[in-house]
Amino acid sequence: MARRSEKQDPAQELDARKAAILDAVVTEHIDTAQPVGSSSVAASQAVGVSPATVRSEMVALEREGFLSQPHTSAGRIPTDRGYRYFVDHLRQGTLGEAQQVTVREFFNSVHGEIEDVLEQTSTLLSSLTQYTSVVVGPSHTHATIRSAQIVDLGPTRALVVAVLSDGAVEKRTLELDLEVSVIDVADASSQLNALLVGASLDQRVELPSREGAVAELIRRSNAAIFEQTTTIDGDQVFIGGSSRVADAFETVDTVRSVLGILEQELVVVSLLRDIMDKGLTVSIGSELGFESLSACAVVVAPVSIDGVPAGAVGLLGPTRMNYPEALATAQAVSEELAHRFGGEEKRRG
Amino acid sequence: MARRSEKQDPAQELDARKAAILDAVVTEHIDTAQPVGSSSVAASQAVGVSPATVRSEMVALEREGFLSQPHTSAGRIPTDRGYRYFVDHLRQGTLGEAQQVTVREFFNSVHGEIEDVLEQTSTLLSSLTQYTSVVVGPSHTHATIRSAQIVDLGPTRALVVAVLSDGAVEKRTLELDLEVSVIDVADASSQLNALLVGASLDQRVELPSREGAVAELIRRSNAAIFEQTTTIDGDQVFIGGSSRVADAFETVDTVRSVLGILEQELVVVSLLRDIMDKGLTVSIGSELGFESLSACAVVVAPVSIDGVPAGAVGLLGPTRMNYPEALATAQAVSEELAHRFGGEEKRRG
DNA sequence: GTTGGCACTCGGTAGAATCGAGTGCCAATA
DNA sequence: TATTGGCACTCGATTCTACCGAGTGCCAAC
Repeated sequence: MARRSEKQDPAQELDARKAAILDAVVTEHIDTAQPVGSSSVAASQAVGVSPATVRSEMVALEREGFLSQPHTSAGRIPTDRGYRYFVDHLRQGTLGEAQQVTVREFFNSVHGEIEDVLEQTSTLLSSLTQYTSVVVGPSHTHATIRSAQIVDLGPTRALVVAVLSDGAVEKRTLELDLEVSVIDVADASSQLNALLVGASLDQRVELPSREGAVAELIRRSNAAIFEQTTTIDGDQVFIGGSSRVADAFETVDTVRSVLGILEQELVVVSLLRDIMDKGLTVSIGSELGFESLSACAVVVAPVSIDGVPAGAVGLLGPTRMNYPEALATAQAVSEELAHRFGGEEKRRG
Repeated sequence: MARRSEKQDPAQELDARKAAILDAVVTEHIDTAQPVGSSSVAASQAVGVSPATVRSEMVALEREGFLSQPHTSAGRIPTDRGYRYFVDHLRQGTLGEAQQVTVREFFNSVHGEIEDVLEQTSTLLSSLTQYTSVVVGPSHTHATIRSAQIVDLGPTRALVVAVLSDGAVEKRTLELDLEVSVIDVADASSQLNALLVGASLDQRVELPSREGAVAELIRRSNAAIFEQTTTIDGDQVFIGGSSRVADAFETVDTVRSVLGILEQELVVVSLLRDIMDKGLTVSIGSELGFESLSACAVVVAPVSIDGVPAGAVGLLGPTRMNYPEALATAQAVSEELAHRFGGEEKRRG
């Protein structure tokens, strides 16, 4: 019946008319949240055929998996695949004038610790888009150690503190098996500092192999610092506007399960880290790989420093989210963030 | 018509039968979430009168503001005032055996940084009770400074880092007006450390009044540390199980507004700080002072160190929350936390 | 290939009937 | 005089029906 196989070819291109119809359905559904009927599609400028024709095309689009019908006598809604096609064929939009100004003003006026900047950025993202936002701070892989010290906290307890070139401070408590004197701690601290200052976190520092309590303390401190700075759960994650999850979905059940995922910061981070290497990306419904997120879409823009993705900003909304706006916002904000951090890197040499 | 004024006396005591009826209504409503009728109250052991009698008492209780009727032909539900009476006359319950074990095991096995402990505690609280939990970390007011240093981050930038006796590390970036040499920074750092080590955060340290870049750097660093450690937004707040908000309320609207409050950590902290000075406390609906929280109740147990409330644990649920369980859990956990921190204080001297 | 026409489907809404939990009132009662 | 059983009444919830209309699939005509 068909001239060529149209079934589920993953890289399938649609002819112009089908594409226009799909586009119209997606656009209107995003706007109204209602199933879209053939007549309103036919009314759209870009299509220019009668409802009957639209209907027959819709049947095809449904067969090919781009659209679905909630029930027999209803209009169509896009499937994940439909959204996917829509997103893949979106031409790059730009952020609205007002939003651009807001973003620029924000980054001109925001100041303080990295953490504060990132946290406020997540709030900005969320208030710009009305979606929940996720900001993952830059990892420390390219940072160097500016200072390392061991602070005595009691007879069998010490705190290792490292200051990194990106302004981050990492700490780790050490529980010691046997008592170490205050003098030994001070000794170990200055030796550790001498060994580590200037060291990059990319590679471990070779320690001179020596015996004794002080050397042991140095060894453990060194290990603690590297462990602390390189484990994924040391990452900074900021979630903004989680209350907007309640706006995005109809049922309390969906809200609960989405919030449940957001609670697990580790999951969120690894999700974003997985996606962000691909550049500015959209993940839709089942593509996310979480049952609980099947009603969601996520827009992720990596924050690249010196061309390497180091952090990311993300927007989480319903699959019928406003992709053009979300993409433009995420990209604009990620660029500003990259600019700020890149700039700092340079300034700090 | 009444023998004595029964209207809205704030400290009003109810006679035994009214109290028993109110108690039965609250208990059953908490259990079923449904309006409670006279017959099921009459069936309760503690009452022992006919439904007709219960009804006439209920009319009185409603007139006095303890109960209300959703509509004419429905049972009664407690008002905030009804819950208040219930809570005020609750005799101290104890935690279930299983929960006690869970709590004890948790505190025996948990380790690591304070922040991690507090965060995991909030998860524990939430999974024990099925309510959203809030944990506010101990303030630093009684801590002393163990180490203070200034780390050079670039020509016009320095980072002040202070390690406190409670294991916390506070930092603050300084933007400098003019360039300061690496040597000056090192000089300032060691002077600052000498001045501040051992200092308590209760009171500011007197600085010798001197002139020059180094002295200025020391002054600013000192100010930064005290500001950082004493402002309320430096407090650590951990919220656990925010997804459970979605279970606690019927409507998405309520869920959204409650989440909206939880997002504002500053609001949450000041709310808890206000309440916690009163000891183990319940705040119900309008008592919380937030329109958005009028459907909520909060149980707060202060975490006292040396008799002074330093932090707090809280449980947030619907007004029909299980108060006995929530109170017992919050208290048990707060005691364990106090024990741990008190213990650490001692160990650290 | 496109289109207008048309019968058909089916969710949503509105109205009527019914059910029943629970009330308020009152006269009988201990 | 406080308590109680009896009873009429209220009103939300549920069920059923009818019906509307948006939208479809199909088909013959263009």
